Amino acid sequence: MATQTHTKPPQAVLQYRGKNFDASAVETFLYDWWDASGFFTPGPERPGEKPFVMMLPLPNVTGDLHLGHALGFGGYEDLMARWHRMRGEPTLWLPGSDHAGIIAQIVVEKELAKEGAGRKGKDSSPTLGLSRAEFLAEMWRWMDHYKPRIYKQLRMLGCSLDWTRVHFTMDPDMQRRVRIHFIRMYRKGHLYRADRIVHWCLTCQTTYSDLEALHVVRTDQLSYVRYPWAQPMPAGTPDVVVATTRPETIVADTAVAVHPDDPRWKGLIGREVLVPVSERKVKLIGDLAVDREFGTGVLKVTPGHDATDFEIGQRHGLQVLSAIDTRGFMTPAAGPLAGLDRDTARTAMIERLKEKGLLVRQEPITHNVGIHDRCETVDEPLVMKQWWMKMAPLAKPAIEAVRRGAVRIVPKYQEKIYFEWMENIRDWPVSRQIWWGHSIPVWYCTDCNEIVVPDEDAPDPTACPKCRSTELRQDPDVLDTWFSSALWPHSTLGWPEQTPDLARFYPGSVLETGYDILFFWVARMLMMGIENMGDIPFQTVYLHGLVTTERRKMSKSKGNVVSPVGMIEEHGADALRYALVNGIAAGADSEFSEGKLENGRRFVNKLWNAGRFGLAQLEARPSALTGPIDVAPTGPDLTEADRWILSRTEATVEDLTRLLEQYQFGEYATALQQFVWTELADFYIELAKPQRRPAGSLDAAVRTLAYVLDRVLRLAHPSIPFVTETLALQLWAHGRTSDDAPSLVVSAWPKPGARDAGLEDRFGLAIEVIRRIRERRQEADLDPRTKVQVALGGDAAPLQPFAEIIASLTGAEVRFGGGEGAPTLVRAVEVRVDVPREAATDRARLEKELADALVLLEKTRVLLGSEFATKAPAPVIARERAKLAEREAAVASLRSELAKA
RNA sequence: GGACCCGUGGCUCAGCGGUUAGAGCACUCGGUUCACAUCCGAGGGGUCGCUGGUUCGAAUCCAGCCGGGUCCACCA
Repeated sequence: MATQTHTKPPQAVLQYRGKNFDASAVETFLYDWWDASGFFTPGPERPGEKPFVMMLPLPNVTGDLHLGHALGFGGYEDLMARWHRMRGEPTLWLPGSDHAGIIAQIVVEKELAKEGAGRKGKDSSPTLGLSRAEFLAEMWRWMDHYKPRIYKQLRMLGCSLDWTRVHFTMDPDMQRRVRIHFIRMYRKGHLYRADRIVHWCLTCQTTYSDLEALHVVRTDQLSYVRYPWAQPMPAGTPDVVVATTRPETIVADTAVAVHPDDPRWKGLIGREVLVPVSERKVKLIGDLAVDREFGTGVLKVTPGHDATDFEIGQRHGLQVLSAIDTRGFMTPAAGPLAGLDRDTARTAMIERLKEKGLLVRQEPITHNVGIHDRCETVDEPLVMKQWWMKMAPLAKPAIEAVRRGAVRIVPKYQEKIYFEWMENIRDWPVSRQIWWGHSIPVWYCTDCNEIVVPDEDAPDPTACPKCRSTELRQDPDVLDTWFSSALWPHSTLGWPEQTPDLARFYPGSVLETGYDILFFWVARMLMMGIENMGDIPFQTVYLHGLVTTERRKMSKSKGNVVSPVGMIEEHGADALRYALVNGIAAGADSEFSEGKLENGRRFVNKLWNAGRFGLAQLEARPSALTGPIDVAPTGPDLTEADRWILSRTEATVEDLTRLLEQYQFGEYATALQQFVWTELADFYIELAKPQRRPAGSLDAAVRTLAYVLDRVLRLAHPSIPFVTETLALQLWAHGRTSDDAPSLVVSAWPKPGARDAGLEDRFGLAIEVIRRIRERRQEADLDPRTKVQVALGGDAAPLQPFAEIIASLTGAEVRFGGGEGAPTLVRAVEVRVDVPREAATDRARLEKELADALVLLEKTRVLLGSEFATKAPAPVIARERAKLAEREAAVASLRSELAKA
């Protein structure tokens, strides 16, 4: 990357030699160096380039990272960003944080309470004393404290974010963009102001949207209350009895409703009853929303305090009475209950009903109750004037974009959930009655009630354009925090100006986040991106699963949130990042466990030590390196083992590249570990040790090690950047690479080189033979230092070149052909391990092997004798036939041995 | 109430139509401390939730049921 001004790598990293990898010794040095060197900033635009662009799912500014963030940011997103960057794509991963509206306000209010201040004029405030302007000044003061804090945590995770482009949703320029967006949406008629029933939080003193309402199961008293007929009725007319959990709202009833087809009530619809206590006459109406099965089949209709009832009320033109105010106290409209809080009012109402003989009975009921997701206060539905966004027209093209494949959701089944929600989308209440947030660019004229919305980039209005009055009052509300984050993919790049960044980086490539904010954020970004840009904001949505504890989603309210910060400090970011991703399928939830973290730590350490071994060999023979490290070594001095690990390395390059292309990050991590630990460390490094090398091949081992390490470090870097970079810098100090990369961050992702599939297969057979010999030794309970004779017979010719390797790894003397003792079979190879065994035991083992072999042979025979032989695909049949031959040979061999025994 | 996901060895998870179903942890046994206060080697352990169906062939596809989870929803 041409223009980057990288400095020399930190000495502390170059010199770090710990026997066990101590991440804390290198992490901060490396991150600061990467950042300062500009590695995370895309270089200048090149013609024909295909940039990789991702937006960080902006964390709440006052929040702490939790494991879900560690999984998303560190596990998947940084992995993708680093991988694409290494593939040569100019990569922009844009960081930022969300002002988090009500959450941040609550956090800071608590801080201020400690200092003895708070919001003025709100009774719910911890303390009094601050004007709105003073309070906002305090908010900004606290932002200076929280912003570096959350950004520091992102850096700890190793996220390769472009900090030169960091944004905060409340930055002045972002406020301007939000204001322009609001004005445009208003002029287009997408935003409107209306009296509707909304969720109201008595604690937070604000409205909130359906998405922010949670439901919990609770047991309450269900009271059956009789509403006397308002006029004399014929004998035998049933009593009107409603069942309610909220008797205090009876005073705001403006109808009672039954199902229009309910035979019990059919003829009575239109008659009137008396609302208990308030003695008001209301009609019995018929509405389809009524459930005939529930209670008595009669519903009390309270449009002012229940969402269903509000809708019924609208259909029937019912009056809306508000009996509860925004602080939860009964209003004058509540008559005798006026002034009581809602809980006291409930008890009082029950007492009055009892006195009047209208309380029929009470019984416990278990039902769902809505609560505010931020504070868990029980929802108080109220009718209020709010700003709403009309969603259906915006949803349409966003649905279409996914349907026609312009936007792809991974895993695919999440698309169904997306469609389901988008097709039934409801209007979005966007105003909030708090102070911290984007203000609404709307003024109301005190004199003529005109609504004044200024032009884009116009100053705040000072006079009413209609009546010239200067008595203008700005809407005191602020916008839902998701209103600004919905614009994130284009607002951060400069919209509405046609900036170079916007032209170059919009639309983005991938949006990675947890599936739990699909609606909150992803869907809204799609809608606003299409609306404002005329184009989708990203091509792929990758949704990861939840990190659970005891099978449950982590959430603050459950108190089961685990912090990754301590884990990073203790085990290193690499270990954590790797542990979270390893072995987890796309989109699957995963239970966090210490065991995973431990495995991650050990894997990182394993790689570190494999690297240390390689470096030590290189230091011992510095002249061995003749060309660039990353050019595959050749030459007659390469051993079979060298050529094998080289071929396996290329195979691993192929596999891992494919897995990443398919978003199979869990499999990528597992395959990486398999290769590094088993093939590289347990087999190759053992064979690369000088004491095991044939004379004259020591340099070849060094060259091979250096090359394989270089490949592996590149392959592993996207997931475990710190340990790989530490090793790469030290490795590259010994010689150059063909890409001359100053850092793995900006090095080239390997392209697979030539493989020798035949060699891989033959070496694989040798490994199987080695394992069988070890097994026989173990069975025989031999002292490990004892040399044994091993004779390889049958079809052992392919193993000739590996005789030394087999001998070296099993402590055996290997001969071909002949040999004493009964064989054990590995594919078509007869392995005779000459161990002192009694004939009887030996015979028993042969008999068991034969029995097993016969079972397998029979299985294959039956299969090939069935319809399989005519209906299965040819290659599958061919494989089975080959197996048949192998198994027949095995049986024959065992039989002849048994005859001799 | 609806939708979706999951149910595979003691634990955490892969595999999602074709060899004797894999990995890590845990467990048993045997070594080692010469890259790895560790590591190496070997082993035991699974009727792939249940019941049907489709198929030459099902852990894998379909249906129903049971259990767990998540989301959506106006049952008072």
